[in-house]
Amino acid sequence: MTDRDGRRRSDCPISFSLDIFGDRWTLLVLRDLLLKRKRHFRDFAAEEGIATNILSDRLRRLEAWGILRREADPADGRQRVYRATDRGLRLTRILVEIAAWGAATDPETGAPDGFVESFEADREGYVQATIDAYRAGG
Amino acid sequence: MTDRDGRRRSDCPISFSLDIFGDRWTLLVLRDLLLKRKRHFRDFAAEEGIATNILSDRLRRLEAWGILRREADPADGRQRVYRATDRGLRLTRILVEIAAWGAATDPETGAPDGFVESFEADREGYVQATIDAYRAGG
DNA sequence: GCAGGTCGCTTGCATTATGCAACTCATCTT
DNA sequence: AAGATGAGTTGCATAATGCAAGCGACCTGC
Repeated sequence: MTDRDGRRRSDCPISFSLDIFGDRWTLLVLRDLLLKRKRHFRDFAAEEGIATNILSDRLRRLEAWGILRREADPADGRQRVYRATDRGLRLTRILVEIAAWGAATDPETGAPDGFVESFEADREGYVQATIDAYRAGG
Repeated sequence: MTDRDGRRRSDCPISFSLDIFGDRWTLLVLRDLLLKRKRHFRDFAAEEGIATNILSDRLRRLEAWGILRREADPADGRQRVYRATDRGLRLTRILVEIAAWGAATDPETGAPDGFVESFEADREGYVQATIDAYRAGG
């Protein structure tokens, strides 16, 4: 993340990216958003024990960075709906690459059988299909 | 990272990966290792103000995870040489994807002109060339 | 061969972030 | 109207990080 004044640490694009999602939780929130298609606060909160104060903070930051949008749920006034922006959807590729590395590195992870092979056989197709599925699941 | 007992947080491959490099510094160390071709402690330490105690800890963890190797420098007994393993080299793709997202998201970053375009035109070639260059630069 | 510098760390302590449990407040459901 | 539910916030304990200083092994120049 940026320092307390919001200044970036350097002009490196990797450093810039990590100022946004280089922490223990943000990418897990994005995984839930983009890959698991979660959209309500309680769904994110149910994942792997992220504390609600941290989740609240991360969602706020991601909204501030234009990676997701928080909207009122017309069906239920208590609920908010979190949806990825285009900028956020462009993180899909990073997430699946991280998943593929993890699955390839440790076969004990719960990735579906053959995930690494099929992903590596057609990265572009896999990423595009994931993004399309997100957009379709409106 | 894993919890204090070294147990993983879940069986998700993304969570597994983030247990290894999901923190503020590890990916920057890997950027220096894989993309900037740094190999000595002092070179990493010079980057963006990482504290030496943190750097020492991250290098130790990365070695424990089999992502890099620490070897004695035959030319100078004080120095250690840090080199990526094959497992570490497979992180190259993630790093350049993160760089591309950062550069595409914020044009203010110091990425070379045309980096995003040329990378997106031939991801495979770019990644492979980067890995080959690392291996060649023995 | 020894004085001084370099290198790769470690240590101690202040500051910051995270984790946990409890609590609030608006809205929905019956 | 009386719960229940959803989305957070608050307060405090614990853990991670940041900073400055120090330390021992090793090299370099004289």
